[in-house]
Amino acid sequence: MTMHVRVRFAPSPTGTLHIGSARTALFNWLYARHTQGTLVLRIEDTDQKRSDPKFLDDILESLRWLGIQPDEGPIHQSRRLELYRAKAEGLLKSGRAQRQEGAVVMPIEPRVISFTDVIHGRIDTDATLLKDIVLIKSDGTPTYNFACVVDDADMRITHIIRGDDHIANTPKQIILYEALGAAPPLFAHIPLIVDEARARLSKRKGATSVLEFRDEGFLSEGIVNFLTLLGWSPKDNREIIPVEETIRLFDVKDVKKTAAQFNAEKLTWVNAQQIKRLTPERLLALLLPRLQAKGWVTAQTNQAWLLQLARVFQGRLHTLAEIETLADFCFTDDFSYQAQAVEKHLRKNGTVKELALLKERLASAPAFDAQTVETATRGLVAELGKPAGELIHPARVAITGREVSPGLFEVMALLGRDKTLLRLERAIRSLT
RNA sequence: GGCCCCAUCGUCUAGCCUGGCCCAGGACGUCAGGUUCUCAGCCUGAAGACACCGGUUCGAAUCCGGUUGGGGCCA
Repeated sequence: MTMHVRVRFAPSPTGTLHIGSARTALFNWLYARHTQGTLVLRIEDTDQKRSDPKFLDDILESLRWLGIQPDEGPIHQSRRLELYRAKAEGLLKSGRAQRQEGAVVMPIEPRVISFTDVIHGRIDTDATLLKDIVLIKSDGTPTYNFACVVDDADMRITHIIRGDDHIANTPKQIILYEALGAAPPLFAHIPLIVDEARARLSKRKGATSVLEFRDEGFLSEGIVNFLTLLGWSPKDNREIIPVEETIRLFDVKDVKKTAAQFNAEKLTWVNAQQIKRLTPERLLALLLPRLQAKGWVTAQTNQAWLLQLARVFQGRLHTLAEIETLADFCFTDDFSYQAQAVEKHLRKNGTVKELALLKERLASAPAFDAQTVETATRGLVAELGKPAGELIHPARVAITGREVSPGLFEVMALLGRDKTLLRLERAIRSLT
């Protein structure tokens, strides 16, 4: 008979959900799922001045988007003030605590406080170095440490998985557990994520909040996979891991002790890998809001065609947002031609004539799938006796306006015969 | 400043507990080559680390001590 694991994630709604906090939430969730335990979401909003409902919304939405579903909660500390006062009152009555200038304070006896951290091992603290513990402030609100311990005891939390910036709080909290007559849970202090300068991850460089990453086109799978690899590893050199597999393998005790640096390039790579693993249907569903926002897609847009588009771009996207800059020519004829591309590939002797020949071939091609179009084009290339690129590159510029695009034949097939011929014609006319 | 935590390629990590299989493996990034119509992708290869000093041991990335460096909490 093993103990039923109960863990909690306890954010303060004083800011958006930070990527570092998201990782703490993720590790709690992974451990809960791994052990078939329970994840409690607790909102630490006793500081009414700094708490804001809009941040609570952000946190809830971030967790939902990441797929981190709490089993219980959210439970708001601000609605439990009576409980903290009652517990403090009890400590006052038993003589463990005393009133000082309106606050309730608990003195600390000189001794050594020890606990065994799941990740760090045994940590001893000389309690004479600690100051008396304030339980209830003079304004009647509980301190962080007191509310936290009262709740963790009340909610029967068995494992506290949190950032290792809380190590210093732990001895005080252990004293509080004892005073409250509760057994302390197990503590697992996970290292913080730091930024490129090895400092605490800050807002300065790029995105730090979960929803910002979402808006920049990262998949929740990408963020989760990347965060999973920060401080934990499956030990078999795998990098791209489905979350179900992580749940199967994850154990907090395997989390590394060292702070991990956030690395945007690796995140981008992981994200691209996750995009490649999406079904085209799912990729399209994720792309759709962006395409709609651009005004490129309406309810009338052909679904099969959109699916084809998703397939064409799937292997090239690092983020969903890239579709906005890569695919404009697929949705509108009103795209701009890159001057440099025109100069390099279209303004050459013979180009007009060759494009005209290509147009004829494509007009009479028996079908317009990528295969057929390629056969027709290469047939012409062979007759002209030139390197394939000398026809393909000008055609690409004529059709997409740019030097870089997905494979030309895929693009032609995607656009269809009419548009392809029209754009070739347009280029020919502008050159003569 | 006091106390605490940490220390493997530029970065994420495997190995460390249970010393020899490690002149240290993988991944991102970088560089070179290959593949394709461009780019991306994919494939191959290269450079690249056990912070330092001492101890224990036949033998240390692995154990112990110190130093240095980074981070955290409190002030």
